[in-house]
Amino acid sequence: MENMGDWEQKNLLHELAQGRELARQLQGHLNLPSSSHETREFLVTKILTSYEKALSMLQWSSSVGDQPQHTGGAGFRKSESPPSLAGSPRSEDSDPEHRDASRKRKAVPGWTQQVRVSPGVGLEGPLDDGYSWRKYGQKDILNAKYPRGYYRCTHRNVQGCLATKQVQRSDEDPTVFEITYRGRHTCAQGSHINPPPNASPEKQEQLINKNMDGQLQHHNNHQPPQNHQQPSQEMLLNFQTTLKVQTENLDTKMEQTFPSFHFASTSNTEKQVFQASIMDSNFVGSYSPSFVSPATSGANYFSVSPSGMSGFGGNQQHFQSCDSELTEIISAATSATNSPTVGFDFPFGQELDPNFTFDNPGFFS
DNA sequence: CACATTTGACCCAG
DNA sequence: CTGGGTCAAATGTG
Repeated sequence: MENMGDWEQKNLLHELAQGRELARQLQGHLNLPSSSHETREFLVTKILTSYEKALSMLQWSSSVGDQPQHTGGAGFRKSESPPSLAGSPRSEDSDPEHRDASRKRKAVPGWTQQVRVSPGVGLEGPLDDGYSWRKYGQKDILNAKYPRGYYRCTHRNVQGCLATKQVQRSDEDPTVFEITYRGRHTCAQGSHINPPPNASPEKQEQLINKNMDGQLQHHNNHQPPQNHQQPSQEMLLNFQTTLKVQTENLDTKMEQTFPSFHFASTSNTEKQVFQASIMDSNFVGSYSPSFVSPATSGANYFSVSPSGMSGFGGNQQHFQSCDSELTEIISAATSATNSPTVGFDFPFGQELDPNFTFDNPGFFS
């Protein structure tokens, strides 16, 4: 149930409260002539530690990364041949002849985030974002040592969910995975995440490991579909300590991005809404598209093959965004690991706009 | 058997 | 042309 979120929040609150208390103490010490430097420094250290902890607690849960404007802002929306959208993608044109060139390539608006998992720990599948993905390709990238995996939402054909993501492992840092999300989810999934849904991305990870190292083969792909009990809290702790999510922009303009990151970039065409959601699943669940499957009735099976204990891996760091036409919605808990200054004081901690008309993906043309 | 993943071919932008 | 993204047939897996 929701005990999980509560637990985390408690911890977090505790940490913050402690920090506050320490700060107060320090404040007092500042006025006390008798207090020594050491004492003060000690307090400062403690305060910092407290913040550090609190932040990491949030981080493990999610992060943000995004940057609108780049892509020239000139607009990515093309008006060429429409993609497959709602219907079946160029219905199996059994014609080996003219594979109609409708396979246009859309611009790549996307946001990436780097996820780092520390090795050793058995479950390194926190790559999960609460959605179920289906791998549809893998490619070797020039500079990359490891291949890049391409995933798309499992329900693409059913509901026309165009969300996709790419996962690539870092060359030097095998513990780092760069995940690039593209498109929005229009399917219902990350919503009711009480039972931490687990997509399958983690599988991918294992596969990679397997392929690359030839070791590490926990073929625990499928664990009892039920039993989404909560993992021990210790486990969670491990998670937060072992998982580091840091966002970064490909543009290398991090500095730029972060500060301006205040969606100040409100380009006339683009409208963005950021939402800071705490790792509280319930919370997220609330705003999520309670939407009903648009086209086809009834979603598919919902058993998102939870990979067992990773149970609460469901960190809903699903950022959603769309193109200029649509409204970009990015929900993230915290962000920036190193966030130097960053005062991301999201004023909008509330729920998303009720409209949330998940732009039916079907109108791309 | 129904999925999902694998994998080479295909397609497109630069 | 090359690199990168996608498709789809073949193959895996529960």
